[in-house]
Amino acid sequence: MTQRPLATVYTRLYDHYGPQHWWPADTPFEIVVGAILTQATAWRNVELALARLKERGLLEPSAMRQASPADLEEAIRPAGYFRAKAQTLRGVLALLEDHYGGSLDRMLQAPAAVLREQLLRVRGIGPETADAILLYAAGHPVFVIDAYTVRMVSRAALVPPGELGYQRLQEAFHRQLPRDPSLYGEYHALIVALGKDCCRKQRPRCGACPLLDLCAYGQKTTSAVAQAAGN
DNA sequence: GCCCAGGTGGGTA
DNA sequence: TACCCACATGGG
Repeated sequence: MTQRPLATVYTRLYDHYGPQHWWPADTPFEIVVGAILTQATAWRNVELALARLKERGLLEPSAMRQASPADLEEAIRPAGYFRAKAQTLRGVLALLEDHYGGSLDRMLQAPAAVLREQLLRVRGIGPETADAILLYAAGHPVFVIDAYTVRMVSRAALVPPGELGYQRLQEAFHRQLPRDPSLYGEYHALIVALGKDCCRKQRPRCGACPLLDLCAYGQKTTSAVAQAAGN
């Protein structure tokens, strides 16, 4: 193992999967909304919800703010947890209104540490969602840790067991990689690609897979992993 | 029918 | 701190 195993793994993933072109969205607001809707939810279902928001003209801050709670819930229903997520979306709109005069641009230009604290105070936004918004919508060099990341890192023993909590693991990525938002964005997307691709049940092709040592085969895939990532 | 998906927050011991 | 559980929909 090299001195910067997380950097080595990035190269291997990039060589294998190529660029992922994340975050898939037309506007920064769509990134913010998508980051909330995708919590514990397949992206396919998020796309359904985003399409419904677009159809209804609700995929911009002012329109979403004016929508009734029931209409907002109905629009995002396919993404699951729709009542909780609608409340979270309204929480972000309130933050936008209260601190940035309703201007998303101004919010995204705020210092990363300030915005992160403000986002974490919104009910329904935890460290992963806050960091996804900071990275992909605001362009801050903040690494996003998700369940796939914890699974890969623990499976391949890329950091000591005591560093699997969200903050410690994030620090390890920050330490071992150049402080570059595009790199962080690509890396997180590649980890998700690996997580979706790799086997949970052993399949014939697994033996030949060059990424076998990173794959989550044999690991629990449920909230136990996510919990391990909790602070 | 069962398991899982790009989490979060609240409760209990 | 360490687990549990609710939250909800849609696809394999």
